[in-house]
Amino acid sequence: MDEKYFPEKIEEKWQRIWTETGAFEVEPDDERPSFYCLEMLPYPSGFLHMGHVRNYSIGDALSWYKRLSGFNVLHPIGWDSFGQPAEQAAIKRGINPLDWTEENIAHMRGQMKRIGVSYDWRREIAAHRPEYYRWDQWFFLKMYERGLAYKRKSPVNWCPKEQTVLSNEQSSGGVCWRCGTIVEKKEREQWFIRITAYAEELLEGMKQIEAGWPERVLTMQRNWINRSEGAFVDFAIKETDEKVRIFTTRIDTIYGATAVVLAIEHPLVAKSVLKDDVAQFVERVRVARQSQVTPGEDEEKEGINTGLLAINPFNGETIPVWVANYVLMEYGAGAVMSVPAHDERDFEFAQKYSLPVRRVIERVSHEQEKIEHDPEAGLDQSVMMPHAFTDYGILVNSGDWGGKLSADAKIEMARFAEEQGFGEAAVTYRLRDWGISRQRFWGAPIPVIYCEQCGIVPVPENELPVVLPEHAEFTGAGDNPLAGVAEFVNTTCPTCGNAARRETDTMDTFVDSSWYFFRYCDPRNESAPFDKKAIAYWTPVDQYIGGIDHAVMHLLYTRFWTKMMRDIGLVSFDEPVKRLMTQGMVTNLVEGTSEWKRMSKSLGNGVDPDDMIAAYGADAVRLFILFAAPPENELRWQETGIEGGVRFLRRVWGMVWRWRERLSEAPRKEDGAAGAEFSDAARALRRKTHQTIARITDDFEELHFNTSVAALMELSNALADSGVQPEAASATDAFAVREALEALIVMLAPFAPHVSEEMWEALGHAGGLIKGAARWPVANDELARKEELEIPVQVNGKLRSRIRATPDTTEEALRAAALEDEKVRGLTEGRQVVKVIVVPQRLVNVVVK
RNA sequence: GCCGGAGUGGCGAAAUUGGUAUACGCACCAGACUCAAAAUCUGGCGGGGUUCACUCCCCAUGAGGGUUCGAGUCCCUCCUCCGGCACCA
Repeated sequence: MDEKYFPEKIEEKWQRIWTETGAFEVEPDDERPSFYCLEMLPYPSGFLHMGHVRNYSIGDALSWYKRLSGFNVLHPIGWDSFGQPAEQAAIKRGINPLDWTEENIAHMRGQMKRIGVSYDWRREIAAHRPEYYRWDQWFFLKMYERGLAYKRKSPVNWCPKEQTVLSNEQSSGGVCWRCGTIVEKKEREQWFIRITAYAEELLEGMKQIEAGWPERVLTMQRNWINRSEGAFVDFAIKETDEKVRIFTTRIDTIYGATAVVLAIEHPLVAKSVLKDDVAQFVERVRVARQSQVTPGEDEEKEGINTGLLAINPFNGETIPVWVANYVLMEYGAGAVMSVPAHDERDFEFAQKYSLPVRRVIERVSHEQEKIEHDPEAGLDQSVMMPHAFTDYGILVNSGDWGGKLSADAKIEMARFAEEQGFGEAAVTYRLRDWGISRQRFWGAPIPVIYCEQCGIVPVPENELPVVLPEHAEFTGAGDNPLAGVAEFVNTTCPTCGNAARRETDTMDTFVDSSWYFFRYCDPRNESAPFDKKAIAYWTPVDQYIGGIDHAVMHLLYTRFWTKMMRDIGLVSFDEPVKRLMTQGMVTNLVEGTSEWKRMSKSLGNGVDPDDMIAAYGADAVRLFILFAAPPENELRWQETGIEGGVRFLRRVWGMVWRWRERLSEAPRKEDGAAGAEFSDAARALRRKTHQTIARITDDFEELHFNTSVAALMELSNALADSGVQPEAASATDAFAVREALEALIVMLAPFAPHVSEEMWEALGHAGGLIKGAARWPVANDELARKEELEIPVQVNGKLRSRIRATPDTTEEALRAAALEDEKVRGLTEGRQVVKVIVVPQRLVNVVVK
C-alpha cells in the first residue's frame, strides 16, 4: 500500500489477481446456497455507455454482497450479437458482420474488465456463434413439432428503413422500436410463435412474481395482453345464408344495437356483392392506412352502409350492416354491434351518420327504487343524451331482460345465446402471436427446408446447426443477403432427397435473448441446450437487472419461453425471474440548455466510461453511480459528484494508512482485548459500527445502495471524529478501530472492490476478499444498542423538550420525567393533563386541555 | 381517455413504514494553511421572526380537507410532472 491512493495502479493489480485466482469462477456446490445475479444481455455496439456501467455496477454490488454473505454467486455476461447494426456496417463499410461483431465484443470486454465487474468470464456466450444458435434452432424444431411454431400469410408490420418485419411488440405505437420509423402494413408469409396459447398463463403467472417485480412492468404486460371477457354473438344476414359474428363485452346492451359494423378486411365485405361506393370506400381506407400520417393519432371515424341487413337474435330486429374504419380486423371477430347509447365510439359514429340512439341501461340510483320504463324508450334519444352512458346499470327496454342488473344480465344473456346456438361467452386478448421471421442475414437461420414434393420439411435435429455462410453480398438493396447465397439456399430434401430450397428468413434476435441465461448455467454443452441438473441448482434467476425498455418485449418473451420449456420437460418452474429491478436512465445536461436528457451521441451529451475511469478510477465512478440516486431513479451525471466519491475513498485510504502499523499489533479478537474496559469513545465507535452493519445489511436486501453508501460515510466520519489516535490508542481502542475499519472495508467492497481489496490486504489479510477469509460482518444488537437516549417530549403534539433516558427506562419513569421537565411544566401549568402518550425508547406526548 | 408511478432545501436525496422532517453528499458562504491559487482542513447552510448572547417562537414535505395524542407517511377532493397503452368493442 502506498501512502497516496493511485486508482489506476491498484485497479490493474487487483483485476490481474482476480483473473489469476479465478476469484469469480463458480461451479454448482450442494453445500452452499446459490444466488443467480443477472444483468441484461448487452448488444455489442462497440462501446459501453453509462447505462451499461450503471447496470453492471448495480449487479456487481449485489453479487459482492451475496458472495461475502456466503452464497455461491453466478454472475455471468454474454452478447446479444445478432442483429441489424452488424449488417449495416457490412453495407456501409464493407466489413464482414462476423468480424465487426467480434471486434466490438473484444473492445467491450476490455472495457468491462477495466470497470472490474466480477464476472465468471469462462461462461461468456455470444448469440452469433453456431454453438449457441444451434439451440435456438433446436427450440424452433421442438415448437414446430408441437404446433407452437407455424407459418402463415398475414399482414405484418414492415419497417421501410430497415427493410424487415417487426413483431407487434417491436412496432408498438406504430413506430419501429429501433429506429422510430413509421411502420407500414404488408402481406407476407412468415413464421410465428404461438405465444397466445400462453396468454392466460402469462397473466396468471404474474401472481407468482408480483412481490419481486415492479408494479409498472406488470401493468405494462397486463395492458399488453389485455384480457377481456365478453361474448360472441351471431347476427344472421337477411335473405342470405350468411351470418356475421360480433364480439362484445357488453352483451347486456344488445337491445340497444342499431347497426352491425364490419372492419374493412372482414370476409363478408369481400364476399358480398357490393355496391361500387362500398368498394371505393374500402379501397380509400386501405390506401390511407398504408401511408398513415401520424401514428397514434386517430383517424376520423368513417363508414358506409353496405345495404345488407342483419337480424338481432335477441329481439329479431333488423338493423343495417355498415363497414367502418374504426373496427379492427385483428381483434375479437372483426365486427361489432353498434350500441350508440352505451359506447363512446358507436355514439360518435351514430352522431356523424344520424343512426338511431336507443337507451337500454339506466343508472341505478338509491333514491329511485323502482325503475320506471322510459315512455320515450325506443325513440331516437340522441338529442337527450349528450354522450354515451357507459356505466353498468339496470336494463330497460330490453324485453324479458328489463329490470335486471348489467352484471347479472351479461352472464345470463351469454348463456342464453349459447343455449339458443347463436353465440357463446368468450375471452379475447390483445396479445398476438409473435412473428419471428426477419429478412436479414445476421441472425439464426430458421431450420426449415421447402421441397416441391414434401412441402415444408423441418431440418432433422442431427443436422443442426444450420450454419450461416461466411460470405454474402451486402448491397443494401433491401433483399435479404442470405437469399443471394446459392450454396446456402440450394440443398436437398431430408425426406425425399430431391433438390430443395432452404428458408432464408432468420430469427428475431429476441429469440436469442429469451433463454440465454439458462445457457450460462452450462455454456459449453454440446448435446443439449443445458444440463437439467445445472439448471436446477442455479435457476430461476434470483435478481435480474435491466432497463425498463424491455418491460414488454424481452420480459414477456422470456416468460413465455420458460413456460414452453417447462412443457417440453426442461425446467420445473413457471417463472424465470424471481426479482426484477428496472434501473433508471443516466442523463446529462444538454449543452447550452438546462435539460437533462439520456446520454447520446446525437445530443452531444455522452460521457465515455473510459475517460471517467482514466480520470477518477473505476471505483469512484461506480461509487458515485450507486450513491447519487436510488437505482430505479433517473441518474443525473455530475462530475463534482464523482469528485466527492474520490474524496471519500481518499479519506478512508488515509485512515487505513495511519492505522495500519498500530493495528498490525492490535488484538484481532475481542477476547484479545479482554481485561481492559472499553473507553467511552471506543464503545461509541463500536455502537456506530454495529448499527451501520445492521443498516447496510438491510439496505442491501432491498437494493438501497444509495443509503448504504451514506451509512458508510457516516461510519467513516464517526471513526475520524472518535478522537482515538494511533499513537495513543489502548489495546481496546485499537480493537474498536480495527473492527470499524474492517467492517467499513468489507462493506465498501461491493461499491469499490479494488481499493477495498488493497486496504484489506494492508490490514494484514492474505488471499483477497473472495478467496481469503473475509465475510460480511454480522451486527451485534447488544453492542449496537444505545446506552443513552434523548427522548423528545411533545406537548399537544409539538416538540417542546427532550429528556435523557436509557433503553431500559420504564414507561412510568419516562412519563414522570416528562411531566417534571421544566419546559413541559411551564406549558402545562394551570392546565389539565388529559393524557400522556409514552412510546418506549421513542417519544412522550403530553396532552393538555 | 384508460392504467401505473411520483411531487420533501439551490441540487441528488434520507426519514427505523404513524413517533425528533431535511441523514449522507453536491453546490454555495466564511475561516485556517498559502506570496497567490488549487488541493486539504474547520465551521455555517429550509424560510421568517426574536435575543448582546446561551436561547426561544412561528411557518414549511404540490394545494385543500379529514382521521389521530401525533401525518411527509393513512383516507377523500383537486393540481402538476413522468412513463405505458391508445378506436381492443
